[in-house]
Amino acid sequence: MKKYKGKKKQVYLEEHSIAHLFSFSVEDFIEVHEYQRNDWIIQESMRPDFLFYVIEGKAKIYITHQNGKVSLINFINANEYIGEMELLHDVYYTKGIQASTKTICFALPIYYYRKQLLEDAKFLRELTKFLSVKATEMAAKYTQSLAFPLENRLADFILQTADQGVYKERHVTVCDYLGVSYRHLQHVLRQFCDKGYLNKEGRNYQIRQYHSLKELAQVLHN
Amino acid sequence: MKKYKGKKKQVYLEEHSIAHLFSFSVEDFIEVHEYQRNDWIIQESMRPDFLFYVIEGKAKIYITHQNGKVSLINFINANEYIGEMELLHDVYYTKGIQASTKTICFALPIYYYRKQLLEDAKFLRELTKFLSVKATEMAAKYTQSLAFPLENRLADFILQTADQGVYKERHVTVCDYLGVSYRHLQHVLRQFCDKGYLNKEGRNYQIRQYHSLKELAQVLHN
DNA sequence: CTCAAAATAAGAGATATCTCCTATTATTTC
DNA sequence: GAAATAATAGGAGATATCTCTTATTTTGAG
Repeated sequence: MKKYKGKKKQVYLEEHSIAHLFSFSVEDFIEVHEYQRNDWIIQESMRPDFLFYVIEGKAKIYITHQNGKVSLINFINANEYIGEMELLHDVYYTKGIQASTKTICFALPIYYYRKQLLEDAKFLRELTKFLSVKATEMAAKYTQSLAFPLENRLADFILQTADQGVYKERHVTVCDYLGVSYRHLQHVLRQFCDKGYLNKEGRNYQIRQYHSLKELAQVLHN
Repeated sequence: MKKYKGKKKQVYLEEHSIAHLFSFSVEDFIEVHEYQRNDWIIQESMRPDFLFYVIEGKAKIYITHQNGKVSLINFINANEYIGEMELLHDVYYTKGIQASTKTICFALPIYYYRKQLLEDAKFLRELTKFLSVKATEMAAKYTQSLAFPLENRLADFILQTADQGVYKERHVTVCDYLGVSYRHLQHVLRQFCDKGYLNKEGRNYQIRQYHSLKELAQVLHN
């Protein structure tokens, strides 16, 4: 992890101003952090000292279960908060947050800002919306995972993450995210290829029958 | 559904005052609603006109999937909000909310109060906490459902809901909640009886080996 | 550039969970 | 209080998903 200082810091603060998120100034103690791919922004079970706001990059929220299984709870993208649970709650089991690309965050020291933040309607309004979306998304994922087999959920995931008709997520990540074994993921991907929905090209998969995947994915959504 | 008026309404408003949740008065347009067991407080996909705050009773949040499966997303208890998603978002797929016991709610007409509510730090702070807990709970349930078989999740549920050592939830409800088939739930309950963890008494189950269930449940939690 | 670690690939067999079916017993409703 | 509806009970067979294993390929650190 690197902390930006001086000129570089100023440039970031100006070009990605977050002043509109608060009704008071957070400039005094704000830091700008840069994390490399695979760096841990927050380690599991270690309470962070900052409320982070992601400016660039992408990160993953992980939890490790007692049976050794690891779940990728969700992805975090630019313009999202990290550490807001700890800001709000004194008692909270902190999840691990790992950068999956180079990630730049603003970091507000909780120690200095907590009190003010919790009294700021502007900040709270946006955080409320952010959390309500999270809660809704998690509820949707939860019920979908119980109501539909991998076939449907994977089709949805492929369509969501494919870039110009090519799906290229890493299997290990996808297993943790969709909560299935590596072996089973392979099995269903193979089926998609056999049925002609996808075409395997090395590590990537070219989408061949968009409509078939769409059909499988559609039943997840209301 | 009944609306309380006059004296009865006044008594409720006084005995269960929610003035501390807001920094302005919501008395002018507030209503007091009573729902019977099995009444729908909100119908799925029908946007409600009120933000509800539950005073007494218990309700269930349902969603119906396109394949006909029904998921019981969560329970709602006293001192929780209903309809907060619709307050926050103009576009939202409304879930069904059904009273599972006689339920009394305060109902704030969104039309009148929305603007003020979204500017009230006191209200927003508590709502933020409420939603953060929801999001965390849903994330936990989601990852647990993927990482552990029914055996563990059911043990946890039994311990959470048993009353004086007796488990007496309806199977149909539990299936929807834990996202498994009726048949499978029966199967695992039977196993618990065969192993001596539970003893079936008519429709109820007496807990016989608390520690065995505890052991199964414990692995879910960090 | 090299070696260790991680990711991919796939077979084989186990098991968790589902679907479909048929009875029996409670609960509601008119 | 009888008839309709919902809940419970369980058999039988299917399938979605997991675990374990072994081999090959790719990636990352020094």
